[in-house]
Amino acid sequence: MREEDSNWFSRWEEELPSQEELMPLSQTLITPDLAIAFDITTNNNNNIIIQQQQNLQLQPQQQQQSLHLLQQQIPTTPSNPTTQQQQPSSGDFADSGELGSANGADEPARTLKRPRLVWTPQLHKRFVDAVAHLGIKNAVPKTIMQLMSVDGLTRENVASHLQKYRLYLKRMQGLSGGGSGGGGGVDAATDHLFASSPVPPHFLQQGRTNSDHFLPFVQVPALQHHHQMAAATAVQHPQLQQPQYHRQVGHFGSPPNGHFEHPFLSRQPQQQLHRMGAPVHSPVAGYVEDKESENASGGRKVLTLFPTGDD
DNA sequence: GAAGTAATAT
DNA sequence: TATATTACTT
Repeated sequence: MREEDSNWFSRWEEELPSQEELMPLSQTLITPDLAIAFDITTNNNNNIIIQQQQNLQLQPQQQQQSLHLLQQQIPTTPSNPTTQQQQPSSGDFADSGELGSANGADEPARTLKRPRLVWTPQLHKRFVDAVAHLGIKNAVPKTIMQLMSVDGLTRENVASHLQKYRLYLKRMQGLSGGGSGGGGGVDAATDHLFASSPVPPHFLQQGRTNSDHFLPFVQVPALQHHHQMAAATAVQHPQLQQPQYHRQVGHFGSPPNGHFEHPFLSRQPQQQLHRMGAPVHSPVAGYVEDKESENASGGRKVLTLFPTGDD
């Protein structure tokens, strides 16, 4: 089966779009105004970098410690253990811009809650890629997170997603082996995301007791690009909702026959786990905090690490 | 402390 | 609903 795996791997990789084919979606999702308001910097490469004021100052050598930086995106507590509560401030959208800036209470950033992450198909694909590279055996939240190299992604994010993904795989296995009547049970609404990325064959092996063979995750073939994903944040205010913002995972829902392919898959550099190259743009992902306790109705923050822009 | 799982919360 | 968080176990 190793051959199959290998083939599978090389095949899907070939299908990945070239860098030129990737659309600069981020730029269409973040308006200049918003970018300014959030200190978001967008570069030519479709990367969105949130430059929050962090105490972590990037040092020249950071290029070699990206891995470390990734691990300590949320360093140890500041000197204000009591600042758990954010200052009510004006509660205006504008003051989101001063996240961690100005303000005597500076960066409660670490203690703040991150907006919930939206697992876009692209991001999920990256997740799957990472797991595929690591192999069942090594695919644990922490390593997956590192391999994904997504700015702002936390271990918890990955753990939560991984938990659900495993359940999904379990269901897939059950359905493929059992052969029980209805075969259409899998496409539950909750599986749409997972269905958007192919599941590596070896993920579904049932009797995988000792077959925890894993693909050498090191030599990620031709992937030598050097940008890392960055987190973009979108604050969804009841009134500021811009159409583009809140349709993250919105409508893949018109799949003609069930599955959709995304023309632009994230083909980021899976940098070697050993010493991730150092894409790290911002050690601390951008995330907006939620100052006004979210209204049950809508003021929700969403952290999207990947634009879906499927249209 | 990290990870896995289930349950629960938002 | 999707994701986060918590509690508990390993």
